[in-house]
Amino acid sequence: MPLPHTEAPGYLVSNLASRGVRMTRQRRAILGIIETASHHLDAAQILRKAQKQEPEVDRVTIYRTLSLLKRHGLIDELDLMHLQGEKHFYERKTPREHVHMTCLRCGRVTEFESRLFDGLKKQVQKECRFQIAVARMEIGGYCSSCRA
Amino acid sequence: MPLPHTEAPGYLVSNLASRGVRMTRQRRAILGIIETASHHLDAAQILRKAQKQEPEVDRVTIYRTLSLLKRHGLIDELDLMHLQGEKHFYERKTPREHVHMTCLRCGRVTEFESRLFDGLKKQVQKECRFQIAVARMEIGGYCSSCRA
DNA sequence: AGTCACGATGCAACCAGTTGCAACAATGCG
DNA sequence: CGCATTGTTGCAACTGGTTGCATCGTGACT
Ligand SMILES: [Mn+2]
Ligand SMILES: [Mn+2]
Ligand SMILES: [Zn+2]
Ligand SMILES: [Zn+2]
Repeated sequence: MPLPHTEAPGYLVSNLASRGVRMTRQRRAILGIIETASHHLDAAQILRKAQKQEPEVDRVTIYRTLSLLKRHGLIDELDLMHLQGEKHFYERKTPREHVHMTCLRCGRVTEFESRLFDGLKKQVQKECRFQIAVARMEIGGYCSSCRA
Repeated sequence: MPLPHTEAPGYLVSNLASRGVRMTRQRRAILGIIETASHHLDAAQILRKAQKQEPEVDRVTIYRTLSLLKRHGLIDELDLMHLQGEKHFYERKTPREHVHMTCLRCGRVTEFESRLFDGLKKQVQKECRFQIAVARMEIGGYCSSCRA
């Protein structure tokens, strides 16, 4: 699950600041973590990392920052098949949208880009007259090394 | 969000029974509710309905029955964009797989069947050598009556 | 730099979902 | 039809996420 570092550093901070969102120490820390993350992180992981920088951050602030980012369409939220409890995972939104596959045996998460995914979105926009803000496709099953 | 009643009544009970799963009063009630539901239900709604039939059912039993059904691939779990909290919604799995669109303004949920969805699944199976057990596509945005 | 308004934070109380465990009951067998 | 086995249930304790509220601090304007 490699997330390429395509964006300029601090782009989440600048993006939000340019929309008039206030920047606090806590937010800067959280945004930095999400921006430079190399895998899909859950809220607890983000909290732990944030507290290394800003020991006073509360988990409430993590959740509130995550919904801020969701509201602004800057991150995607994933279930990854809720393989370990109900928690959700987060990744910054990139121009390359992709499908997530989670192996129900080994837990490995793989990403896959497809024309058909974009095509399906276009079809929904057109045929259902539905204006898409977020689209998420998640698959559970067995990866090539795990299936019998 | 109309769910057609295609299956024979009691098919969840028979299906599970034939796999050697024990049938209890509580389960019978819960399965009946899911089977005859006309919309996507969340755990709390299922609990309330079940308690009308079997006042003693505990919410734990609802959650355990839901994971049983998920394990056996008999229901699908949906986020519906987590529009109201973190809760999940459930629907019985039908032969007609569909995409779910949730309007972020009015909350309306619509379903859409598409060849491209099946095509995308086939592509994943083939190109990624990934054996699919569950596939879920969820879209958030603005329905035709809500967009400006 | 000093003031201010209002958005953001932390805390505590709350609610939804999970897990451990002892009591219970569905099913199969004598 | 009663008995034993073993899976299922309800309860209580717990964990993860949310909400209300008083306090705090950012960023705008002087
Ligand atoms: Mn979810
Ligand atoms: Mn549906
Ligand atoms: Zn695997
Ligand atoms: Zn709408």
